Amino acid sequence: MTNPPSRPQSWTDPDCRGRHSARERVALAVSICEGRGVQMTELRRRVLELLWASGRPTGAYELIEAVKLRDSRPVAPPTVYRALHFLMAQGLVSRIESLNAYVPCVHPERDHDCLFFICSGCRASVELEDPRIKGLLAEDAAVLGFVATRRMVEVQGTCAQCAEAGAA
Amino acid sequence: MTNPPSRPQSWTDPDCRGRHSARERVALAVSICEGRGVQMTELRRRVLELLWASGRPTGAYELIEAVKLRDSRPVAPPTVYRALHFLMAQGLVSRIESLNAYVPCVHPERDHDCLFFICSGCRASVELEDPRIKGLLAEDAAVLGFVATRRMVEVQGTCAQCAEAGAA
DNA sequence: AAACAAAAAGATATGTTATAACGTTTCTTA
DNA sequence: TAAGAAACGTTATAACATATCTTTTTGTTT
Repeated sequence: MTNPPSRPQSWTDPDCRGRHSARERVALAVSICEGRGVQMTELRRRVLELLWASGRPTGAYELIEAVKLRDSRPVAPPTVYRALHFLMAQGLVSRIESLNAYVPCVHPERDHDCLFFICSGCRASVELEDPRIKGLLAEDAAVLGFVATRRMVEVQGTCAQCAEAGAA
Repeated sequence: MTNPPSRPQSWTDPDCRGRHSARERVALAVSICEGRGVQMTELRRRVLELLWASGRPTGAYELIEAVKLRDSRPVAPPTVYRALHFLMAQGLVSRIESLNAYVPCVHPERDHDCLFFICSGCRASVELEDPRIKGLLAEDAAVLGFVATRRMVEVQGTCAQCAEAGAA
């Protein structure tokens, strides 16, 4: 799980002035779990920490390697997948379908539908909320008589920095 | 590649009155390829036909089995994947990321961004266009200075028929 | 038609992502 | 402390996708 070149971590919500330190976000996740009476175990916290540390969408097998490195012990795929399922169920992590990769949620305390902008250059992603899109999807669903349970909106392209740098 | 229970094929664009017969759609695809000077080979046409015949999003390995059955000969994964890549490049097929599956495009003659509603009950999908969503995504991208190249919008849930039938 | 080049397809192996199935540990609580 | 639940470990395998190299087909040029 190599880190990206030194540039701001790009899943910072542009609406947010403050940076979200990994420590701060993990602490928030812990308190959310306490409030819900669910267990933020050592492994689950480790996976969440590693996702925050990674700085970009991270695959499950990268996380397996990262846990091995960090804790000097082997971890099998189901172990990490279970942790990811838990974190997703708690709204602390999202899966990016088009990358088969996982990102920590910037605002787990808000109930939100994520919208991801994914840069092909630096491989970072930006998480956004846009209630208008949720509204249009609800409208279209209503026309079809479709009851929506999960929305995935992922836009691939080139972020401002990479565009400026002339990268792909 | 078992067909779904007898119900209308659900990727019919609701804006369209007419049904899209597989024959008609494949013929359209052939003429599009002719017009572009690219080769709609036997294999590529077969894969497209099978996708239309399937009636729901279909995995690459299901297609491999289907080609074997139909043509009584073994087909290796790269063969089918190459055909799928070609068909996607020509806008004749779309990939549904959240299912790792492929669907034929209802309106390959129009340049469109697809929006998929995917039923967890019958596993069918409905393809829709909504330029307003494309517009909002463009707006959000502009705010980020992000240059979009591909948009994926996938909504999972329950279609009208399955909801009525009380299915999941 | 022969030679050539380019495109497509075949064949083998392997890489990548995810889960099934079953056993063990740990913690709670009655 | 026995029973039960939740988390985690372990092994195997399923499901999805591509790299690489070879052969065949097809279209073009001489």
